[in-house]
Amino acid sequence: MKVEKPGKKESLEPTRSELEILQVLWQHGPNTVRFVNDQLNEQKREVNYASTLKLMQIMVEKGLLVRDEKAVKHVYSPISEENKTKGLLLDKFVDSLFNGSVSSLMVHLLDNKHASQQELDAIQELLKKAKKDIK
Amino acid sequence: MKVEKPGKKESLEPTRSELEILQVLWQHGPNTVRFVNDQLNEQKREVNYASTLKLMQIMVEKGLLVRDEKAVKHVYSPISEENKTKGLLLDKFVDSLFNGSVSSLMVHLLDNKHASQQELDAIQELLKKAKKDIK
DNA sequence: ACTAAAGTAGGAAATATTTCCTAGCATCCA
DNA sequence: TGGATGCTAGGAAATATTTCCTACTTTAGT
Repeated sequence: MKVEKPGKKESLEPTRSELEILQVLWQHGPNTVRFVNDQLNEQKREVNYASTLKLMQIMVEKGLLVRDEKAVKHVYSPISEENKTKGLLLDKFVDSLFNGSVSSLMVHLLDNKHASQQELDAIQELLKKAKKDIK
Repeated sequence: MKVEKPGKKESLEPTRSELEILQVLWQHGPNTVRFVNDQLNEQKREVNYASTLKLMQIMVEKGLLVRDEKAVKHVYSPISEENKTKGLLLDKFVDSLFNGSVSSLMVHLLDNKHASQQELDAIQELLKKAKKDIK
């Protein structure tokens, strides 16, 4: 598979670890390695500071993050806005697992997630709006 | 990160390449390495036969596939049924990117996928059913 | 001022995943 | 029968990703 390697063909596709870091930055805004590392340890799993640092450096090289070095404590920010990245990942996920079929995904989603009444209502509203937008 | 490595903590979580193989088997049913390899080359990307074979052997070891060796041409089947695996992956995806919020996912889905009128109708039906099931 | 703690960095090392190579066996056809 | 083709296998090698180690600088506290 010289031509297209998973996670390599689309060089902007974050690895699993990178995605975890992006999530912290999406949630809390631009931040230092220390902060991200602490959050990961709190919310996800045990991660060594130097590991987090290294990953974030690589993400800068890959064009996923940008680093502000004005202070001694460097502040990292995602380059691409959250919605864009999530959209890309969602696209890929639906294409990958459901052949691009939104309704096919919905079948599984409603089956497995046991969405609450509130969520179903909210989704219904979204649907109405989407249908209106099409017309 | 000694405790939980991406793709390792949940040993049943297929890697990207493995998922491609699973998809072929879901789509066409139990099959030989040759068949899977041809399909991958047709639909996805250039993959060397021996690479596909190796991956499928590993998937057997990981408990993702089972192999019927009665004939010279071994036939591989997924162990876990399609819906279960997709459900797991979907769960993880929604939790991972959308903090488990189905409606949050829907916002992006409807934004990005530009679902057709037909699909929106179909989703609406699914929604009705889901709401009925809750009551 | 000194020391401990905290921040950054490069790169080696480890681990995970995939590709490639070689070899043996089975099948098919001239 | 012999050769070509196809199937399987083990494991080395390559590649991707992550962890770890060491070192330097800065900051903070006594």
